[in-house]
Amino acid sequence: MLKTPHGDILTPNFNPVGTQATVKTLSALDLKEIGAQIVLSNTYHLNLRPGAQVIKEMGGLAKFMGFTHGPSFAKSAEGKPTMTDSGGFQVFSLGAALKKVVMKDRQGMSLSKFSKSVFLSPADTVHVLPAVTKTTAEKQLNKLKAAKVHEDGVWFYSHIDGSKNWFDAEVSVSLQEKMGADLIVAFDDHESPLWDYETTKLSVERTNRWGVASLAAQKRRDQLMYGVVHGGMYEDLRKASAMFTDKHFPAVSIGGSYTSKDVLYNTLEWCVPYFQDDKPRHLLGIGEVQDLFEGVARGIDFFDCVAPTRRGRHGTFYISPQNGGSSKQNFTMNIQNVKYSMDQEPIDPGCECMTCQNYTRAYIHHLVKADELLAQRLGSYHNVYFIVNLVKRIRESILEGSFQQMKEQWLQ
RNA sequence: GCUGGGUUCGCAUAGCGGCAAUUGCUCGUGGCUGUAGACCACGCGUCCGAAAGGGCUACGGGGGUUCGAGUCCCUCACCCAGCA
Repeated sequence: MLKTPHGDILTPNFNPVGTQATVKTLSALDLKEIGAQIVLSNTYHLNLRPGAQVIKEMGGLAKFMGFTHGPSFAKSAEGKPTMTDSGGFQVFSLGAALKKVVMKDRQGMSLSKFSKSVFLSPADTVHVLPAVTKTTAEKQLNKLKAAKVHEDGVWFYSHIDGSKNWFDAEVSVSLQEKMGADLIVAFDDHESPLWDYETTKLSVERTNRWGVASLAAQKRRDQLMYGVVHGGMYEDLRKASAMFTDKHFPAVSIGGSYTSKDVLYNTLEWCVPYFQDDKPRHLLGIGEVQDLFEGVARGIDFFDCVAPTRRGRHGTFYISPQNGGSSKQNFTMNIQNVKYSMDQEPIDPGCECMTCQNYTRAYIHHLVKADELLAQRLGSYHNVYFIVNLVKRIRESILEGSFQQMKEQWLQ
């Protein structure tokens, strides 16, 4: 359990991602109904729009988005727990990963996930592989300018209006203090999984410097700051980073982008032993079903991931093992498939979410094909419910001493 | 009836005599891990093949010119517009 100024959070927990102070398609009421204990939002995005000052004036992130105990306008309304990411990830997604290109295998299908992106090197060189084709997305991205990393911060070009913005530890922390989430994240530099050892090492050192600067910039005492472990796929860098992060921060998180599940799980095994028992550990950006089990098994307390909401909007929905879900397809089904056009079952028979209690696969299949907005909402609702409540059940299984059994049931 | 325009992958479109032929939609399938992305990719005449590739058929019907025709000529059918 983690205590925050706005309430206690039972762990392990999945934090839904609400980048722009909204979990896309879901209302704060939905989130409470689903049982979300906390929402993760993003400093970079919120500062571009509507601006940290607006959020401060509106009573802080939780109240701004109506994520409160009881009705938002009640006099006694208190915000529920929130977290903001530092904007460090955007150093990566709008920088090194900006021009990521999808590679094709011989059949023209995408390669398995984790192995299909190329990234800009620090020298701004695109690693173009022979099989790469120029996509419309890439053409559009070429118009955007990549973020430029300097030793003490980053120049971003806004993806909204192209304006140039400076971000560093002080800027990030002061914005996060203004927005007032309970949990905040130190400003970090994100390595590309394709960088070599030396380049990655320089990046980790940057993260360390920015981390110390983030702590130094912190004025409020009521926000818990996570340091971020980096080091890519290199064991000694990860271990040194884990040690450093644990030494300086009251809470620890693991950042990165992983070329395979094995790399991810190895990373956890390298890092977690260096974390003190009483510190919350957050695995940034991760949250597919298998990863939740493997993460908890390796000592992770918090997860966040855009997969439930993005998948929900794109028509892939989580299903339980008894309905055919397996790690092979990340426990998902694609509602767009023709075979569901006359299917009278709910998405995941046995699921108690609003979507599964009220709508058939056939209906949602139709909504998706017809490009109706309700499809995105019903899908997001189900997916977030599925993941949040899966982790809740994991929590309960730990208390009952049956976690290992549950994990085996799901993963085999 | 005359004159002009038109007929190309389910629909809509592109196509100086030289590659089963463009693009959009639909359709089919796959992907998505701290949200740039209500997005992206691939496929879509037919047959064989895992693939590379190969065979067949095809730009309203028929005929002609040409080494070669969706493209030029003649003719028929149908559609649209204007004039009678």
